[in-house]
Amino acid sequence: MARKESITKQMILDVAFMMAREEGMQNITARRVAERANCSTQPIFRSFQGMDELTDGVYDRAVAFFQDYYRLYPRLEKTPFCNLGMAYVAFAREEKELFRILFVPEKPGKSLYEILNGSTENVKAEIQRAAASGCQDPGGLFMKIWIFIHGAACMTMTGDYDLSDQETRKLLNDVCQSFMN
Amino acid sequence: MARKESITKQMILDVAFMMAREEGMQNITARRVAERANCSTQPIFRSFQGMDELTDGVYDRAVAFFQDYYRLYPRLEKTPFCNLGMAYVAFAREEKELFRILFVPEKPGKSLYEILNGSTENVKAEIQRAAASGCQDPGGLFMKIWIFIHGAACMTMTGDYDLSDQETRKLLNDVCQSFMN
DNA sequence: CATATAAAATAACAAGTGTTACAAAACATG
DNA sequence: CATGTTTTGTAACACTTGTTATTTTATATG
Repeated sequence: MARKESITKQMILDVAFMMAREEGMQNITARRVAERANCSTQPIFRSFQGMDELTDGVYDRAVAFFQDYYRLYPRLEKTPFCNLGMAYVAFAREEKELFRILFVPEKPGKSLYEILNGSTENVKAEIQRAAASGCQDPGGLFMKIWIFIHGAACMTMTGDYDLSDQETRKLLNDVCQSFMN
Repeated sequence: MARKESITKQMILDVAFMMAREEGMQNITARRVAERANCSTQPIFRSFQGMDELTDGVYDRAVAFFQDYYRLYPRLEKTPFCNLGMAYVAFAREEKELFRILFVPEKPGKSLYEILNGSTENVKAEIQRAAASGCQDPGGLFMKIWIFIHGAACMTMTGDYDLSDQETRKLLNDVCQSFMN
C-alpha cells in the first residue's frame, strides 16, 4: 500500500556519528549527512524533528561508544586507577573529536561523572582498599588522580602531550604511587 | 584632503576581542562586530584583509591577555609551581572562552609552551633547586605538575570541577608535595 | 494490473555568512 | 569656499545553513 522505507533512522544516525567522529560535531549539516547517506535531506527530517534532535542522538551514541570502549579496553595495569587512565588517554588519542564532544563540551551536556557512571565501580573498590589500608581521604585521592588523568588526556587531544603507551604507563603508575603515599 | 578615520583597526580589534572573551571565537562575524562597533562592515575590511586576519589578531590579543594576567597574578603560594597553578585555574574560571581558545584549541595554534614561553622562568628555577636537592628527574617533575594543573583548569572551564581558591590552594600544595617526594 | 499511500527527490524559502561594487559623506588642502 | 581623496554606509552577490512545500517514485493491497 505504500513505498518501502529505504533510509532508516539508524542509517542516518550511523552516518552522522561517523562524521562527528571524523570531523567533529560542528561539521554535521543536513546536506552533508544526506550526501554521505546517498539520499536527499528529506529522510533526515522525516526521522528527526530537526538537526538538534539528530545531534542529540549523535551525542548519546558517543556516550555509548565511550562506555563500550572503556569496558573493552584491556586491563593490563596493576591498579584500576591506572587502567582507567590508560583507557582514557588512549581514547583521547584515538578519538580526538569524540573526546572533545564528551569531555570538553562547549554546551553543557552530561558531566564527566555521569558519562563514567557505572564504569568506575572497580576504581571505587580500589578506593575502599586504600581507605582500609590507612588512606585518610579516599575521596580526595580519587579526585587527584582523576584530575591528573584528565589533564593528560586533554593534552593528548590537543597534541601538547605525545607519549607512547609505555611512557604513559610509567607516568600513571608513578603518579598513582605518589598520591597513595 | 581626505575624510578623517573614525573607526580604527584598534577599535575593531577591541570589539572583536571582547566578543571572543564573552561568546567565543566562533561567534565573531563581520556584521556582529560592526554592530557592536556602531558602524557598517566596511571599516573592518579596510583594516583587515578578511575575517581570518581579524580572528588571527584576536588570537594574538588573547595570548597577550593571558600573559599579562599571569604576570600580574598575586604570588601568594610557597612555590612557583603552585603560583602557576593558582593563576592558570583562576584564568580558566574567570575567562572560560579565552581559556578554550588558547589551551583547548580546535585548530592548532601556539602550543601550551609557546604561550607560556618566558612566563615559567621562575618555575624552571624551582626545578633547578629540586635538581640540586636530589630530585632525579626534574623534567619529569615539571611535566607531572603541569599535567595536573592543566587537568584542574580544564575541568574548571567545563564546570566539572568547582573548588574555592582556598580548596584549590590546598590541593595544589598537597600535589606538589606528593610529587617532590 | 490499477491505485492509494507513504517515502524520497527536487526545489524553493528565509536567514545568515564573507566579501565587494558603488554611492554618500566628511575633511585637508588649493 | 570649492575640490578631490579617503572613509563610511548601502546594497548587493554568491554561498551555506535549516527547514518545508511540492512533485515524483515505489510498493502493498484492492
